[in-house]
Amino acid sequence: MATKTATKVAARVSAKGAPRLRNKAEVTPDADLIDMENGSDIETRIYDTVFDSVMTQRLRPGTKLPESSLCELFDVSRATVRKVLQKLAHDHIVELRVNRGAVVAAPTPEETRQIFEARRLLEDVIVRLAAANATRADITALRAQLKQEHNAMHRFAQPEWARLASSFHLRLAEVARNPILQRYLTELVSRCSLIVALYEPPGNASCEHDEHARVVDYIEKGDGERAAKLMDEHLRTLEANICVEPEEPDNSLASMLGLQ
Amino acid sequence: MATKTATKVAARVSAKGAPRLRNKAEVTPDADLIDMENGSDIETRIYDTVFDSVMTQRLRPGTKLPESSLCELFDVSRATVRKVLQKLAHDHIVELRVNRGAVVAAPTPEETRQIFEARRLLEDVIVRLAAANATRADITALRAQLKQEHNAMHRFAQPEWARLASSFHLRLAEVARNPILQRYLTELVSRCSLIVALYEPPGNASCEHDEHARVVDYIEKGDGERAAKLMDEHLRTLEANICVEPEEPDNSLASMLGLQ
DNA sequence: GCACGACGGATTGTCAACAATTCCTGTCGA
DNA sequence: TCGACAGGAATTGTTGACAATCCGTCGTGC
Repeated sequence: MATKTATKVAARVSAKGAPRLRNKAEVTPDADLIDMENGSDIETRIYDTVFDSVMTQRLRPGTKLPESSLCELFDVSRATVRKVLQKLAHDHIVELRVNRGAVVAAPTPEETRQIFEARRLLEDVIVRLAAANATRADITALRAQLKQEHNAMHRFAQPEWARLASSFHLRLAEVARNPILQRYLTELVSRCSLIVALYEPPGNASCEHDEHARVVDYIEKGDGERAAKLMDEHLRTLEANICVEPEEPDNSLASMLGLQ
Repeated sequence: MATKTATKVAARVSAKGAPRLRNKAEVTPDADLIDMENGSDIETRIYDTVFDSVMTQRLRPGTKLPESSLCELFDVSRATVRKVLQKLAHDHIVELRVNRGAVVAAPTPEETRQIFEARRLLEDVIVRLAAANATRADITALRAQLKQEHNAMHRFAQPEWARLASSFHLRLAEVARNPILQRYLTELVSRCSLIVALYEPPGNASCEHDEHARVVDYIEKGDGERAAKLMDEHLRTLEANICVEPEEPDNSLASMLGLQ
Protein backbone atom coordinates (compact mmCIF):
# COMPACT_ATOMS: atom_id res chain seq x y z
CA MET A 1 0.00 0.00 0.00
CA ALA A 2 2.78 2.31 0.90
CA THR A 3 4.29 1.61 -2.46
CA LYS A 4 1.11 2.47 -4.25
CA THR A 5 0.85 5.79 -2.47
CA ALA A 6 4.43 6.70 -3.28
CA THR A 7 3.95 5.90 -6.92
CA LYS A 8 0.86 8.03 -7.14
CA VAL A 9 2.63 10.99 -5.57
CA ALA A 10 5.60 10.56 -7.87
CA ALA A 11 3.24 10.55 -10.83
CA ARG A 12 1.90 13.91 -9.81
CA VAL A 13 5.45 15.14 -9.60
CA SER A 14 6.18 14.20 -13.15
CA ALA A 15 2.96 15.79 -14.30
CA LYS A 16 4.16 19.08 -12.89
CA GLY A 17 7.68 18.78 -14.24
CA ALA A 18 8.76 18.89 -17.83
CA PRO A 19 7.35 16.29 -20.23
CA ARG A 20 8.85 12.82 -20.19
CA LEU A 21 11.95 12.26 -22.24
CA ARG A 22 12.27 9.49 -24.75
CA ASN A 23 16.03 9.56 -25.07
CA LYS A 24 19.02 11.72 -24.37
CA ALA A 25 19.06 13.49 -27.71
CA GLU A 26 15.84 15.27 -26.84
CA VAL A 27 17.18 16.97 -23.77
CA THR A 28 20.67 17.84 -24.96
CA PRO A 29 19.86 21.00 -26.99
CA ASP A 30 18.74 23.26 -24.16
CA ALA A 31 20.71 21.52 -21.46
CA ASP A 32 23.57 24.01 -21.55
CA LEU A 33 21.24 26.86 -20.70
CA ILE A 34 20.01 25.40 -17.44
CA ASP A 35 23.26 23.68 -16.58
CA MET A 36 24.64 24.88 -13.27
CA GLU A 37 27.60 23.67 -11.23
CA ASN A 38 28.34 20.09 -12.19
CA GLY A 39 25.02 18.27 -12.45
CA SER A 40 24.57 16.73 -15.87
CA ASP A 41 21.23 18.29 -16.83
CA ILE A 42 18.89 15.37 -16.23
CA GLU A 43 20.21 14.87 -12.71
CA THR A 44 19.54 18.45 -11.69
CA ARG A 45 16.11 18.15 -13.23
CA ILE A 46 15.24 15.18 -11.05
CA TYR A 47 16.76 16.87 -8.02
CA ASP A 48 14.89 20.11 -8.61
CA THR A 49 11.62 18.33 -9.23
CA VAL A 50 11.79 16.40 -5.97
CA PHE A 51 13.12 19.40 -4.10
CA ASP A 52 10.38 21.64 -5.42
CA SER A 53 7.73 19.08 -4.57
CA VAL A 54 8.98 19.02 -1.00
CA MET A 55 9.08 22.81 -0.76
CA THR A 56 5.51 23.13 -1.97
CA GLN A 57 4.50 20.27 0.31
CA ARG A 58 3.23 17.95 -2.38
CA LEU A 59 5.69 15.37 -1.13
CA ARG A 60 5.02 14.92 2.55
CA PRO A 61 7.58 13.76 5.13
CA GLY A 62 7.76 10.00 5.38
CA THR A 63 6.73 9.42 1.77
CA LYS A 64 8.70 6.57 0.25
CA LEU A 65 10.70 7.24 -2.90
CA PRO A 66 11.34 3.88 -4.58
CA GLU A 67 14.17 3.83 -7.08
CA SER A 68 12.18 1.95 -9.67
CA SER A 69 9.34 4.48 -9.64
CA LEU A 70 11.69 7.39 -10.18
CA CYS A 71 13.45 5.44 -12.89
CA GLU A 72 10.42 5.00 -15.07
CA LEU A 73 9.05 8.45 -14.28
CA PHE A 74 12.17 10.17 -15.58
CA ASP A 75 13.22 7.39 -17.93
CA VAL A 76 16.71 7.01 -16.52
CA SER A 77 18.78 4.19 -15.12
CA ARG A 78 18.95 3.35 -11.43
CA ALA A 79 22.49 4.66 -11.18
CA THR A 80 21.27 8.15 -12.01
CA VAL A 81 18.39 8.04 -9.57
CA ARG A 82 20.73 6.70 -6.96
CA LYS A 83 23.15 9.59 -7.36
CA VAL A 84 20.34 12.12 -7.04
CA LEU A 85 19.02 10.43 -3.90
CA GLN A 86 22.49 10.58 -2.39
CA LYS A 87 22.61 14.31 -3.04
CA LEU A 88 19.16 14.85 -1.58
CA ALA A 89 20.18 12.85 1.46
CA HIS A 90 23.24 14.99 1.93
CA ASP A 91 21.02 18.06 1.92
CA HIS A 92 18.74 16.38 4.48
CA ILE A 93 15.75 16.49 2.14
CA VAL A 94 15.41 12.73 2.15
CA GLU A 95 16.61 10.09 4.56
CA LEU A 96 18.53 7.12 3.21
CA ARG A 97 18.14 3.92 5.21
CA VAL A 98 20.45 1.03 4.36
CA ASN A 99 18.68 -1.67 2.41
CA ARG A 100 15.39 0.10 3.00
CA GLY A 101 15.39 2.88 0.45
CA ALA A 102 14.76 6.60 0.59
CA VAL A 103 11.94 8.48 2.28
CA VAL A 104 11.24 12.20 2.52
CA ALA A 105 12.93 13.32 5.73
CA ALA A 106 10.78 13.65 8.86
CA PRO A 107 12.64 15.77 11.44
CA THR A 108 12.14 14.89 15.09
CA PRO A 109 11.04 17.52 17.62
CA GLU A 110 14.62 17.92 18.84
CA GLU A 111 15.93 18.35 15.30
CA THR A 112 13.14 20.85 14.71
CA ARG A 113 14.35 22.95 17.62
CA GLN A 114 17.90 22.85 16.30
CA ILE A 115 16.86 23.73 12.77
CA PHE A 116 14.84 26.74 13.84
CA GLU A 117 17.58 27.92 16.18
CA ALA A 118 20.16 27.65 13.42
CA ARG A 119 17.88 29.43 11.00
CA ARG A 120 17.16 32.29 13.36
CA LEU A 121 20.84 32.86 14.05
CA LEU A 122 21.78 32.54 10.41
CA GLU A 123 19.07 34.90 9.18
CA ASP A 124 20.09 37.40 11.80
CA VAL A 125 23.55 37.51 10.27
CA ILE A 126 22.21 37.53 6.72
CA VAL A 127 19.75 40.35 7.28
CA ARG A 128 22.50 42.53 8.69
CA LEU A 129 24.70 41.78 5.70
CA ALA A 130 21.80 42.52 3.37
CA ALA A 131 21.18 45.87 5.05
CA ALA A 132 24.83 46.74 4.60
CA ASN A 133 25.10 45.66 0.97
CA ALA A 134 21.69 46.31 -0.58
CA THR A 135 21.63 48.45 -3.72
CA ARG A 136 18.68 50.34 -5.10
CA ALA A 137 18.16 47.55 -7.64
CA ASP A 138 18.08 44.96 -4.84
CA ILE A 139 15.32 46.81 -3.03
CA THR A 140 13.31 47.08 -6.24
CA ALA A 141 13.68 43.37 -6.90
CA LEU A 142 12.66 42.48 -3.35
CA ARG A 143 9.57 44.66 -3.60
CA ALA A 144 8.62 42.98 -6.88
CA GLN A 145 8.97 39.65 -5.15
CA LEU A 146 6.74 40.88 -2.33
CA LYS A 147 4.09 41.94 -4.80
CA GLN A 148 3.97 38.48 -6.35
CA GLU A 149 3.70 37.04 -2.89
CA HIS A 150 0.86 39.40 -2.06
CA ASN A 151 -1.02 38.44 -5.21
CA ALA A 152 -0.65 34.72 -4.63
CA MET A 153 -1.95 35.14 -1.10
CA HIS A 154 -5.08 36.95 -2.25
CA ARG A 155 -5.66 34.42 -5.00
CA PHE A 156 -5.55 31.74 -2.29
CA ALA A 157 -2.93 29.94 -4.38
CA GLN A 158 -1.54 28.06 -1.44
CA PRO A 159 1.33 26.07 -3.02
CA GLU A 160 2.44 29.05 -5.09
CA TRP A 161 2.29 31.27 -2.07
CA ALA A 162 4.25 28.90 0.12
CA ARG A 163 6.96 28.76 -2.50
CA LEU A 164 7.14 32.54 -2.80
CA ALA A 165 7.17 33.08 0.94
CA SER A 166 10.19 30.79 1.28
CA SER A 167 11.74 32.33 -1.76
CA PHE A 168 11.68 35.75 -0.16
CA HIS A 169 14.10 34.63 2.52
CA LEU A 170 16.44 33.22 -0.10
CA ARG A 171 16.33 36.45 -2.12
CA LEU A 172 17.38 38.26 0.99
CA ALA A 173 20.34 35.92 1.27
CA GLU A 174 21.26 36.81 -2.30
CA VAL A 175 21.42 40.47 -1.34
CA ALA A 176 23.78 39.56 1.49
CA ARG A 177 26.34 38.70 -1.20
CA ASN A 178 27.67 35.53 0.38
CA PRO A 179 26.84 32.37 -1.60
CA ILE A 180 28.01 30.11 1.21
CA LEU A 181 25.64 31.50 3.80
CA GLN A 182 23.00 31.52 1.09
CA ARG A 183 23.50 27.82 0.52
CA TYR A 184 23.22 27.08 4.24
CA LEU A 185 20.02 29.09 4.44
CA THR A 186 18.62 27.28 1.42
CA GLU A 187 19.06 24.01 3.24
CA LEU A 188 17.48 25.33 6.42
CA VAL A 189 14.52 26.92 4.67
CA SER A 190 13.73 23.73 2.83
CA ARG A 191 13.97 21.75 6.04
CA CYS A 192 11.60 24.22 7.66
CA SER A 193 9.10 23.68 4.86
CA LEU A 194 9.43 20.00 5.59
CA ILE A 195 8.66 20.61 9.23
CA VAL A 196 5.67 22.77 8.47
CA ALA A 197 4.33 19.98 6.28
CA LEU A 198 4.90 17.50 9.08
CA TYR A 199 3.42 19.43 11.99
CA GLU A 200 1.01 21.74 10.22
CA PRO A 201 -2.08 22.73 12.14
CA PRO A 202 -4.56 22.55 9.26
CA GLY A 203 -5.10 25.81 7.43
CA ASN A 204 -2.33 27.70 9.14
CA ALA A 205 -0.52 30.50 7.39
CA SER A 206 3.23 30.14 7.14
CA CYS A 207 4.54 33.67 6.66
CA GLU A 208 2.95 37.02 7.36
CA HIS A 209 3.28 39.19 4.33
CA ASP A 210 3.44 42.49 6.22
CA GLU A 211 6.45 41.37 8.23
CA HIS A 212 8.36 40.67 5.06
CA ALA A 213 7.53 44.11 3.76
CA ARG A 214 8.65 45.81 6.93
CA VAL A 215 11.95 43.94 6.87
CA VAL A 216 12.59 45.35 3.42
CA ASP A 217 11.76 48.83 4.68
CA TYR A 218 14.41 48.60 7.37
CA ILE A 219 16.94 47.18 4.96
CA GLU A 220 16.31 50.06 2.59
CA LYS A 221 17.13 52.46 5.42
CA GLY A 222 20.28 50.48 6.16
CA ASP A 223 19.02 49.71 9.64
CA GLY A 224 20.34 46.17 10.01
CA GLU A 225 19.74 46.14 13.75
CA ARG A 226 15.96 46.67 13.50
CA ALA A 227 15.63 44.48 10.43
CA ALA A 228 17.36 41.63 12.25
CA LYS A 229 15.19 42.05 15.32
CA LEU A 230 12.04 42.00 13.24
CA MET A 231 13.17 38.94 11.34
CA ASP A 232 13.92 37.16 14.60
CA GLU A 233 10.40 37.81 15.84
CA HIS A 234 9.02 36.76 12.48
CA LEU A 235 10.77 33.40 12.70
CA ARG A 236 9.80 32.89 16.32
CA THR A 237 6.19 33.41 15.34
CA LEU A 238 6.56 30.86 12.59
CA GLU A 239 8.07 28.35 15.01
CA ALA A 240 5.42 28.98 17.63
CA ASN A 241 2.65 28.34 15.12
CA ILE A 242 3.62 24.76 14.49
CA CYS A 243 2.49 22.31 17.09
CA VAL A 244 5.41 20.04 17.68
CA GLU A 245 3.94 17.45 19.97
CA PRO A 246 5.63 14.07 20.24
CA GLU A 247 2.49 12.38 18.88
CA GLU A 248 4.44 11.63 15.78
CA PRO A 249 3.82 7.92 15.14
CA ASP A 250 0.06 8.31 15.38
CA ASN A 251 -1.14 9.85 12.14
CA SER A 252 -0.59 6.73 10.10
CA LEU A 253 -3.88 5.15 9.18
CA ALA A 254 -6.55 5.64 11.82
CA SER A 255 -6.62 9.39 11.33
CA MET A 256 -6.45 8.97 7.58
CA LEU A 257 -9.59 6.83 7.70
CA GLY A 258 -11.33 9.39 9.85
CA LEU A 259 -11.61 6.91 12.74
CA GLN A 260 -10.44 7.36 16.35
CA MET B 1 53.13 13.09 -14.75
CA ALA B 2 50.22 14.46 -12.83
CA THR B 3 48.99 10.94 -12.42
CA LYS B 4 52.28 9.77 -11.03
CA THR B 5 52.27 12.53 -8.43
CA ALA B 6 48.74 11.75 -7.38
CA THR B 7 49.54 8.10 -6.97
CA LYS B 8 52.55 8.85 -4.84
CA VAL B 9 50.54 11.11 -2.58
CA ALA B 10 47.77 8.59 -2.32
CA ALA B 11 50.30 5.97 -1.34
CA ARG B 12 51.43 8.12 1.53
CA VAL B 13 47.81 8.46 2.52
CA SER B 14 47.31 4.75 2.79
CA ALA B 15 50.53 4.40 4.72
CA LYS B 16 49.16 6.76 7.34
CA GLY B 17 45.71 5.19 7.44
CA ALA B 18 44.80 1.77 8.70
CA PRO B 19 46.46 -1.22 7.07
CA ARG B 20 45.22 -2.36 3.71
CA LEU B 21 42.30 -4.75 3.62
CA ARG B 22 42.30 -7.99 1.74
CA ASN B 23 38.60 -8.57 1.75
CA LYS B 24 35.43 -7.48 3.46
CA ALA B 25 35.46 -10.15 6.14
CA GLU B 26 38.51 -8.61 7.70
CA VAL B 27 36.93 -5.27 8.34
CA THR B 28 33.45 -6.36 9.36
CA PRO B 29 34.13 -7.28 13.02
CA ASP B 30 34.90 -3.82 14.35
CA ALA B 31 32.88 -1.96 11.76
CA ASP B 32 29.83 -1.57 13.97
CA LEU B 33 31.85 0.24 16.60
CA ILE B 34 32.98 3.05 14.33
CA ASP B 35 29.84 3.09 12.24
CA MET B 36 28.20 6.50 12.27
CA GLU B 37 25.20 7.81 10.37
CA ASN B 38 24.77 5.71 7.24
CA GLY B 39 28.21 5.23 5.76
CA SER B 40 29.00 1.57 5.34
CA ASP B 41 32.29 1.39 7.28
CA ILE B 42 34.76 1.26 4.43
CA GLU B 43 33.27 4.33 2.80
CA THR B 44 33.69 6.48 5.90
CA ARG B 45 37.21 5.16 6.21
CA ILE B 46 38.11 6.35 2.73
CA TYR B 47 36.34 9.65 3.31
CA ASP B 48 38.08 10.23 6.63
CA THR B 49 41.46 9.31 5.23
CA VAL B 50 41.20 11.78 2.37
CA PHE B 51 39.62 14.41 4.58
CA ASP B 52 42.32 14.05 7.20
CA SER B 53 45.04 14.23 4.59
CA VAL B 54 43.61 17.50 3.35
CA MET B 55 43.27 18.91 6.85
CA THR B 56 46.88 18.12 7.68
CA GLN B 57 47.94 19.45 4.29
CA ARG B 58 49.47 16.25 2.97
CA LEU B 59 47.08 16.46 0.05
CA ARG B 60 47.58 19.86 -1.51
CA PRO B 61 44.95 21.74 -3.51
CA GLY B 62 44.95 20.81 -7.16
CA THR B 63 46.18 17.28 -6.56
CA LYS B 64 44.43 14.81 -8.83
CA LEU B 65 42.57 11.89 -7.26
CA PRO B 66 42.14 9.22 -9.94
CA GLU B 67 39.46 6.66 -9.26
CA SER B 68 41.66 3.73 -10.20
CA SER B 69 44.40 4.74 -7.75
CA LEU B 70 41.97 4.98 -4.87
CA CYS B 71 40.43 1.67 -5.90
CA GLU B 72 43.60 -0.32 -5.56
CA LEU B 73 44.78 1.60 -2.50
CA PHE B 74 41.67 0.69 -0.53
CA ASP B 75 40.86 -2.47 -2.45
CA VAL B 76 37.31 -1.49 -3.33
CA SER B 77 35.27 -1.18 -6.50
CA ARG B 78 34.96 2.02 -8.46
CA ALA B 79 31.37 2.48 -7.40
CA THR B 80 32.47 2.83 -3.79
CA VAL B 81 35.23 5.31 -4.59
CA ARG B 82 32.80 7.22 -6.76
CA LYS B 83 30.29 7.56 -3.94
CA VAL B 84 32.96 8.86 -1.57
CA LEU B 85 34.17 11.37 -4.13
CA GLN B 86 30.62 12.63 -4.57
CA LYS B 87 30.35 13.17 -0.84
CA LEU B 88 33.70 14.96 -0.70
CA ALA B 89 32.62 17.15 -3.59
CA HIS B 90 29.41 18.05 -1.82
CA ASP B 91 31.48 19.15 1.18
CA HIS B 92 33.69 21.18 -1.14
CA ILE B 93 36.81 19.22 -0.21
CA VAL B 94 37.33 18.09 -3.78
CA GLU B 95 36.14 19.47 -7.07
CA LEU B 96 34.45 17.13 -9.53
CA ARG B 97 34.88 18.06 -13.17
CA VAL B 98 32.77 16.20 -15.71
CA ASN B 99 34.75 13.59 -17.58
CA ARG B 100 37.93 14.89 -16.00
CA GLY B 101 37.91 13.38 -12.56
CA ALA B 102 38.36 14.75 -9.06
CA VAL B 103 41.00 17.12 -7.75
CA VAL B 104 41.51 18.57 -4.29
CA ALA B 105 39.60 21.84 -4.28
CA ALA B 106 41.54 25.05 -4.90
CA PRO B 107 39.44 28.02 -3.76
CA THR B 108 39.81 31.25 -5.71
CA PRO B 109 40.62 34.53 -3.96
CA GLU B 110 36.98 35.58 -4.13
CA GLU B 111 35.82 32.27 -2.68
CA THR B 112 38.45 32.67 0.01
CA ARG B 113 36.98 36.00 1.03
CA GLN B 114 33.51 34.48 1.18
CA ILE B 115 34.67 31.49 3.20
CA PHE B 116 36.44 33.59 5.80
CA GLU B 117 33.52 35.99 6.04
CA ALA B 118 31.09 33.14 6.54
CA ARG B 119 33.37 31.55 9.10
CA ARG B 120 33.79 34.75 11.10
CA LEU B 121 30.05 35.33 11.24
CA LEU B 122 29.30 31.72 12.07
CA GLU B 123 31.91 31.48 14.81
CA ASP B 124 30.60 34.69 16.28
CA VAL B 125 27.22 33.05 16.72
CA ILE B 126 28.72 29.80 17.94
CA VAL B 127 30.96 31.38 20.54
CA ARG B 128 28.01 33.23 22.02
CA LEU B 129 26.02 30.01 22.16
CA ALA B 130 28.96 28.24 23.76
CA ALA B 131 29.28 30.92 26.41
CA ALA B 132 25.61 30.55 27.19
CA ASN B 133 25.57 26.76 27.34
CA ALA B 134 29.01 25.72 28.60
CA THR B 135 29.07 23.43 31.64
CA ARG B 136 31.96 22.91 34.03
CA ALA B 137 32.78 19.67 32.20
CA ASP B 138 32.90 21.48 28.87
CA ILE B 139 35.44 23.97 30.16
CA THR B 140 37.58 21.17 31.55
CA ALA B 141 37.49 19.33 28.23
CA LEU B 142 38.39 22.48 26.30
CA ARG B 143 41.35 23.13 28.58
CA ALA B 144 42.55 19.56 28.10
CA GLN B 145 42.34 20.11 24.36
CA LEU B 146 44.34 23.32 24.73
CA LYS B 147 47.04 21.49 26.63
CA GLN B 148 47.45 18.94 23.87
CA GLU B 149 47.65 21.77 21.40
CA HIS B 150 50.29 23.49 23.52
CA ASN B 151 52.38 20.33 23.70
CA ALA B 152 52.22 19.68 19.98
CA MET B 153 53.31 23.25 19.32
CA HIS B 154 56.37 22.93 21.55
CA ARG B 155 57.23 19.57 20.03
CA PHE B 156 57.19 21.29 16.63
CA ALA B 157 54.80 18.57 15.48
CA GLN B 158 53.39 20.68 12.67
CA PRO B 159 50.75 18.36 11.17
CA GLU B 160 49.55 17.25 14.57
CA TRP B 161 49.41 20.82 15.76
CA ALA B 162 47.50 22.02 12.72
CA ARG B 163 44.94 19.31 13.29
CA LEU B 164 44.53 20.19 16.95
CA ALA B 165 44.28 23.90 16.28
CA SER B 166 41.42 23.31 13.87
CA SER B 167 39.91 20.81 16.23
CA PHE B 168 39.66 23.41 18.96
CA HIS B 169 37.20 25.43 16.92
CA LEU B 170 35.09 22.35 16.32
CA ARG B 171 35.07 21.46 20.01
CA LEU B 172 33.77 24.92 20.70
CA ALA B 173 30.95 24.25 18.25
CA GLU B 174 30.15 21.09 20.20
CA VAL B 175 29.70 23.14 23.33
CA ALA B 176 27.28 25.39 21.46
CA ARG B 177 24.90 22.41 21.40
CA ASN B 178 23.72 22.80 17.83
CA PRO B 179 24.83 19.97 15.52
CA ILE B 180 23.69 21.84 12.42
CA LEU B 181 25.84 24.89 13.02
CA GLN B 182 28.60 22.51 14.02
CA ARG B 183 28.38 20.76 10.67
CA TYR B 184 28.53 24.07 8.81
CA LEU B 185 31.57 25.10 10.78
CA THR B 186 33.24 21.76 10.11
CA GLU B 187 32.91 22.42 6.43
CA LEU B 188 34.25 25.95 6.71
CA VAL B 189 37.19 25.00 8.92
CA SER B 190 38.28 22.29 6.52
CA ARG B 191 38.00 24.69 3.61
CA CYS B 192 40.14 27.16 5.54
CA SER B 193 42.81 24.52 6.02
CA LEU B 194 42.67 24.01 2.30
CA ILE B 195 43.22 27.70 1.73
CA VAL B 196 46.10 27.87 4.15
CA ALA B 197 47.70 25.01 2.23
CA LEU B 198 47.13 26.86 -1.02
CA TYR B 199 48.35 30.31 -0.06
CA GLU B 200 50.69 29.52 2.81
CA PRO B 201 53.59 31.90 3.28
CA PRO B 202 56.26 29.33 4.10
CA GLY B 203 56.66 28.59 7.78
CA ASN B 204 53.71 30.61 8.93
CA ALA B 205 51.83 29.70 12.08
CA SER B 206 48.10 29.10 11.66
CA CYS B 207 46.59 29.67 15.10
CA GLU B 208 47.90 31.52 18.12
CA HIS B 209 47.58 29.34 21.15
CA ASP B 210 47.13 32.14 23.66
CA GLU B 211 44.10 33.50 21.83
CA HIS B 212 42.39 30.15 22.07
CA ALA B 213 43.07 30.05 25.80
CA ARG B 214 41.68 33.52 26.33
CA VAL B 215 38.52 32.65 24.43
CA VAL B 216 37.96 29.79 26.84
CA ASP B 217 38.49 32.14 29.76
CA TYR B 218 35.74 34.45 28.56
CA ILE B 219 33.43 31.54 27.86
CA GLU B 220 33.98 30.27 31.40
CA LYS B 221 32.88 33.64 32.71
CA GLY B 222 29.82 33.52 30.46
CA ASP B 223 30.97 36.65 28.67
CA GLY B 224 29.87 35.79 25.15
CA GLU B 225 30.30 39.35 23.94
CA ARG B 226 34.02 39.53 24.69
CA ALA B 227 34.65 35.95 23.63
CA ALA B 228 33.03 36.64 20.28
CA LYS B 229 35.02 39.84 19.79
CA LEU B 230 38.26 38.06 20.55
CA MET B 231 37.43 35.20 18.21
CA ASP B 232 36.62 37.67 15.46
CA GLU B 233 40.04 39.29 15.83
CA HIS B 234 41.66 35.88 15.98
CA LEU B 235 40.11 34.90 12.65
CA ARG B 236 40.93 38.22 11.04
CA THR B 237 44.55 37.70 12.01
CA LEU B 238 44.48 34.26 10.47
CA GLU B 239 43.01 35.65 7.25
CA ALA B 240 45.49 38.52 7.15
CA ASN B 241 48.42 36.11 7.46
CA ILE B 242 47.69 34.32 4.21
CA CYS B 243 48.84 36.16 1.12
CA VAL B 244 46.01 35.86 -1.32
CA GLU B 245 47.39 37.67 -4.32
CA PRO B 246 45.73 37.16 -7.68
CA GLU B 247 48.99 35.77 -9.02
CA GLU B 248 47.38 32.39 -8.99
CA PRO B 249 48.22 31.06 -12.45
CA ASP B 250 51.82 32.16 -12.05
CA ASN B 251 53.30 29.96 -9.38
CA SER B 252 53.24 26.92 -11.59
CA LEU B 253 56.77 26.33 -12.73
CA ALA B 254 58.95 29.42 -12.68
CA SER B 255 58.63 29.92 -8.95
CA MET B 256 58.95 26.21 -8.34
CA LEU B 257 62.26 26.22 -10.18
CA GLY B 258 63.44 29.25 -8.23
CA LEU B 259 63.65 31.33 -11.39
CA GLN B 260 61.87 34.64 -12.12
C1' DG C 1 59.56 25.94 -38.25
C1' DC C 2 54.84 26.10 -36.82
C1' DA C 3 49.92 25.28 -36.64
C1' DC C 4 46.36 22.06 -37.24
C1' DG C 5 44.22 17.58 -37.15
C1' DA C 6 44.17 12.53 -36.34
C1' DC C 7 45.31 8.48 -33.60
C1' DG C 8 46.04 5.60 -29.26
C1' DG C 9 46.10 5.17 -24.30
C1' DA C 10 44.04 6.31 -20.19
C1' DT C 11 40.21 7.84 -17.49
C1' DT C 12 35.51 8.58 -16.58
C1' DG C 13 30.27 7.95 -17.37
C1' DT C 14 26.61 4.59 -18.03
C1' DC C 15 24.22 0.52 -18.03
C1' DA C 16 22.39 -4.13 -17.22
C1' DA C 17 22.66 -8.39 -14.75
C1' DC C 18 23.53 -10.73 -10.35
C1' DA C 19 23.52 -11.13 -5.17
C1' DA C 20 21.67 -9.87 -0.74
C1' DT C 21 18.31 -8.00 2.15
C1' DT C 22 13.74 -6.62 3.53
C1' DC C 23 8.79 -6.70 3.56
C1' DC C 24 4.50 -8.90 2.92
C1' DT C 25 1.52 -12.77 3.34
C1' DG C 26 -0.15 -17.19 4.34
C1' DT C 27 0.21 -21.22 7.24
C1' DC C 28 0.85 -23.81 11.36
C1' DG C 29 0.58 -24.73 16.27
C1' DA C 30 -0.68 -23.48 20.97
C1' DT D 1 -7.75 -15.97 18.43
C1' DC D 2 -3.11 -14.90 18.72
C1' DG D 3 1.84 -15.32 17.98
C1' DA D 4 5.72 -17.29 15.50
C1' DC D 5 7.79 -19.04 11.45
C1' DA D 6 8.69 -19.73 6.60
C1' DG D 7 8.25 -18.87 1.67
C1' DG D 8 8.02 -15.69 -2.11
C1' DA D 9 7.86 -11.18 -4.24
C1' DA D 10 9.76 -6.76 -4.36
C1' DT D 11 13.43 -3.62 -3.51
C1' DT D 12 18.10 -2.38 -2.78
C1' DG D 13 23.40 -3.13 -2.93
C1' DT D 14 27.27 -4.54 -5.83
C1' DT D 15 29.92 -5.87 -9.54
C1' DG D 16 31.79 -6.05 -14.07
C1' DA D 17 31.74 -4.84 -18.80
C1' DC D 18 30.88 -1.45 -22.41
C1' DA D 19 30.56 3.35 -24.37
C1' DA D 20 31.99 8.11 -24.38
C1' DT D 21 35.26 11.57 -23.45
C1' DC D 22 39.72 13.67 -22.65
C1' DC D 23 44.89 14.10 -22.95
C1' DG D 24 49.35 13.58 -25.03
C1' DT D 25 51.80 12.41 -29.21
C1' DC D 26 52.71 11.89 -33.77
C1' DG D 27 52.27 13.07 -38.53
C1' DT D 28 51.03 16.11 -42.33
C1' DG D 29 50.60 20.38 -44.85
C1' DC D 30 51.57 25.21 -45.30
